[in-house]
Amino acid sequence: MYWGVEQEWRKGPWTVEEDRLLVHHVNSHGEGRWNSVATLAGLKRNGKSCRLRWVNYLRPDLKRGKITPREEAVILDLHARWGNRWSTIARSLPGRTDNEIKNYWRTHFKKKSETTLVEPTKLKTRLLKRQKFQQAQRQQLQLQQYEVDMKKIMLLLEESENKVGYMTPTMMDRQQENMYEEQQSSQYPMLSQLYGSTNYVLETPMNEDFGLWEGLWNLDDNHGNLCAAKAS
DNA sequence: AATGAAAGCAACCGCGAAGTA
DNA sequence: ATACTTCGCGGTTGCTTTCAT
Repeated sequence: MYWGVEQEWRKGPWTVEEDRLLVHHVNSHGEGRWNSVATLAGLKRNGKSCRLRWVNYLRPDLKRGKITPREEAVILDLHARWGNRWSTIARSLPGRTDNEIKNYWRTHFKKKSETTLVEPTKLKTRLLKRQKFQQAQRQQLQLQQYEVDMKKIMLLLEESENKVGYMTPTMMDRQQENMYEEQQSSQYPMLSQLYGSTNYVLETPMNEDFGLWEGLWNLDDNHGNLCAAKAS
């Protein structure tokens, strides 16, 4: 081994072949020990790079596609509570990464807080843009509401058709989706305020997660108070 | 159609916490 | 107790794509 010479790691965008090697390695050996991944998987990347690529892009449970209005509302809500604690926020959005949320917030909301420093003409353009964006959001929400309603109707139809003691996989999927929607709405009370006008029908069962959330929020409030006390 | 600006996103960097020998 | 390694986080950079003029 050449102790005096540092290993030259590859940098920049990942190739398809590199992705394939990493996925194959993680699937057969599991996550962790990222520094050894480079040599074991035949990659010329450092551990950090491998971990990042896996966590932010290759993990099978990642949710692809755009951030939904509901997710956006969650981000806003949690960011208001926790600030830039992206990984904490990400834990509340299954399938989304801290990096994704961080990028989203920076591009969509960071600028908004700076608009007070922007000259009027630019501000006008931005306001117009934002109006367009909000209109698109409303349309998307209506579409989503329609889809939710359709799911419920289909579920009821299937239930009445199959008055037997078991559920088909499709029915289970739909029920899980509905449960997820309901869970989300009970976890984030602010969402009901934000989406109240869209006629969301949200049954909100008091599940045990709610208590956990409340505890977490209180914990954070305490943290905030402590910080404020320190600062003063 | 060309071009510059803005937005979006993947990846890198530095730092600190946790784990380990 | 301490030095070293590993991991995870938040901030930042730089490239690509999209949009506006």
